[in-house]
Amino acid sequence: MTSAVKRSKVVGREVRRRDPDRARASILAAATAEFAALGLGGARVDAIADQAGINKRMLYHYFGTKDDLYRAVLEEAYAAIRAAEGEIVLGRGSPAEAMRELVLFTWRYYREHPEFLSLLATENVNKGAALGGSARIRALNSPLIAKIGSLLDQGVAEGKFRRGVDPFKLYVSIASLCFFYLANRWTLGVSFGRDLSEPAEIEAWGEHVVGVILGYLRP
Amino acid sequence: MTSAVKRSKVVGREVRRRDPDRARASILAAATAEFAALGLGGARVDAIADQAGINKRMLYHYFGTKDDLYRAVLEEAYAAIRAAEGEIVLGRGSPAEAMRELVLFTWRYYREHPEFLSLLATENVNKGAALGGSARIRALNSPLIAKIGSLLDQGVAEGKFRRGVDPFKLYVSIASLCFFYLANRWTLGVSFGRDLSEPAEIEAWGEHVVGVILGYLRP
DNA sequence: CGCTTAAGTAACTATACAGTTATTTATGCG
DNA sequence: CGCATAAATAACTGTATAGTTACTTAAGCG
Repeated sequence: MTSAVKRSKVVGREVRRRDPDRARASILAAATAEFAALGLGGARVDAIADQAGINKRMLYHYFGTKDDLYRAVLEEAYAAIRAAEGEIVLGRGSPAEAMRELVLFTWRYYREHPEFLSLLATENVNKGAALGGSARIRALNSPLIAKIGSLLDQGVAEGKFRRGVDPFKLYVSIASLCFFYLANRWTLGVSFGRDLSEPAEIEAWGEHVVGVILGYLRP
Repeated sequence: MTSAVKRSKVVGREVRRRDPDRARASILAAATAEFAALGLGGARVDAIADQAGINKRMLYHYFGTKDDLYRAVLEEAYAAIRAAEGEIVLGRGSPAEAMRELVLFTWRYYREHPEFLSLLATENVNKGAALGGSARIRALNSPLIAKIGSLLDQGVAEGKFRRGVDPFKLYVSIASLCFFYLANRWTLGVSFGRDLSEPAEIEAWGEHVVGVILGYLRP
């Protein structure tokens, strides 16, 4: 060993560095992956700490208990999707074209964030117990509901959409059709002997969802 | 063919009685509830044995490991829904009326078997790993696909349904719309400040699904 | 500089957990 | 009856797990 002169910044050697923001972020990222892959009960705090490259003590320091960390992961995942939803700007085409964009936005977001789908599934197996205690979530309404509402009004005014469709129900319908295929494709694939993760199948399902929604909306 | 008369020979005294069928059944029932409530990782073998009122050793005797028991639970749940699907007899009304019955069957089955929905969600978080190894599941095709297929043909022939709809896609669409609402109503409820477990809301969603499917199928 | 505070570490603890051992007892069959 | 076998039990084992303790070290500030 070389001399342990640790007086000032010893550049040549590994020096313990402090970086709270990075530590928090890397714990959250590791926890998201762990909870998404194994569920609440299956996730291991030690595995999260290892994966994050931090000492387990710091995880407790920053986040409290395992349940607190789980809630933080859910809150972050919700904040992220709501932020993305807030940024959609629909093109200036017809209502049908805008609706198509909106459906494909949801489809793309779900495809690109499988961990969000898994967390959602896990938290619902848990009957929403963790999120129920989160005021932060209750404050985050989806910007999509309002966008869908005005799109529906516009479509009805132009005689392109049927009357009387509830924006919330339409939002949940779009989410249903996008979520179910992606989240449950493993059991669907086993049951029906098809590989639903094939890019061509995935592409086709997105178009199918557009077709179902626009078909339903016809006057 | 077994099950001769169970002669419990004694009376006032606590006698250890043997009943393999009952033991197996009660283990499966307890395991179904436990896995559905807590997921694969969260389920506890001791809790299942307690709940079933049997000694843990017997659980291992009948089912092997925890994973084996989990697979048995999934297989039974699948066998049950396939059996129910096989028994539907659609009325003699129009194709639209028959399709409505078919949608409402799915809706009712999901409502009455929340544990099936939770198991499905859990197994998909698990990426279908347990079911992937089950030849028994692969052999169980859904009888609904064929029924939907002939219904679609009939509707097209009568000029009531649009052409070119894939029965598998329609089946998955119906399942999506029914599953998502029920399985994810906890987080939906928190996010949107609505109690989606209200009987009136549940009733309305079933009708909405019928409306979406029939709306889409219009020529 | 020196001191306070927050960031960091290793090792520990008490309990929970999946799976096993050793043993006992009921039951069907010759 | 007597015996082989399957059903049942309690107590146990080695490890994993969430959470903690006791301590060290970097950074910011007067």
